[in-house]
Amino acid sequence: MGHHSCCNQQKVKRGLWSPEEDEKLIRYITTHGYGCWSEVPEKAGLQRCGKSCRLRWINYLRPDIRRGRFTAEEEKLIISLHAIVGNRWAHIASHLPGRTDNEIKNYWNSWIKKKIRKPVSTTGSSVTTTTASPPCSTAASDAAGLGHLQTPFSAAADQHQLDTFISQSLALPPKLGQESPPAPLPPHCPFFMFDTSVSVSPPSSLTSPSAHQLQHPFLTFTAASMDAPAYQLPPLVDSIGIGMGMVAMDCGLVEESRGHDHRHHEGTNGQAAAGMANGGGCCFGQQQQEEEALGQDQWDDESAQHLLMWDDDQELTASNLEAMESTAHSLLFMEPNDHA
DNA sequence: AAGACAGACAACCGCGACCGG
DNA sequence: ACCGGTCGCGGTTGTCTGTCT
Repeated sequence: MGHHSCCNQQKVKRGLWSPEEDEKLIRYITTHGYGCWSEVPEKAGLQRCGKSCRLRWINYLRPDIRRGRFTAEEEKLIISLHAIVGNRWAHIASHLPGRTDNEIKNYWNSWIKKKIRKPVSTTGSSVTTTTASPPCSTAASDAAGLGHLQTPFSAAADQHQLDTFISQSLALPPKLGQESPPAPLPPHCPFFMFDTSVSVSPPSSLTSPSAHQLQHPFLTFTAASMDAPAYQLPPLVDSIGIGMGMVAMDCGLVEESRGHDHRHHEGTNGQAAAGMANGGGCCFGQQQQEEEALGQDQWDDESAQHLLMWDDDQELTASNLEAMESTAHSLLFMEPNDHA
């Protein structure tokens, strides 16, 4: 394994940082700023590579670092954000002031480890509280290497859009685990899936989406996508109760993972779809129950074929939906409540 | 008390993106 | 357009510490 170009010097030290090194780095950065990290070690008198200095500063020495246990609010936010953006730790960290991506990543991974070692009991109650257990999707999806697949926002999604989503979502009270019926869907919530096995909508009908908005969530999404001012944001994942169906996802990352990111598991569209439906951010109680009822294999083979997906770089217009229905791959839909 | 084990945390590594020459 | 340097990110590994047996 090679090292980074800036770390090739033999004298570069590795391993834990000593208090003296920390002090040198802090002193240098507080007086000079870091500017170019590759120059920092030399100027600060450290026998470290610039990368190591950067990491140390960002993850440990930065004055605004917040240490200590994650609060329940932070925990909840991490879960929600992870359901939205997947393993984009830096992105998640940007919404948690004082927390680093590394910290969040470690926290999440240790959590996942726990979940793998102690699988959630097989009742729908596994989604009762977010602090005691993340949405059923997360551990399973991460374990399957699919945790990054669930996001209604593409990799190129506007940060502002996501921020807006988050701020709106966080205003909603958590509903998970309540015995009361799930909260009603927002009338124009754009992000839903439908199961084509039970709700076949002739693509030709899509030419006038507004006429179907209230009865077909997909059409709502379509209309919203084509009509920016009418765009409405989805509810917080936590607010989506059992039986709600849910949820939208930009699965461009499926392609991404197949295309060039060898770090992620590969799989067929069907596997990806099944993985997402089972374990993606869209997976809530109903899917878990279904998984238990069907068995993993059955779900993979049978249920996945009813999931419709398309490329997110494919323009979403009424005219190309027909082609999507038969060939597409990358967004998937499911009828709300169908699997309840 | 001592060893085994698990969890938490720190750090490293490889890769992709970006940018300037 | 190409290339090399740099930065940032995510995955992984290593180390420390607390708990259990």
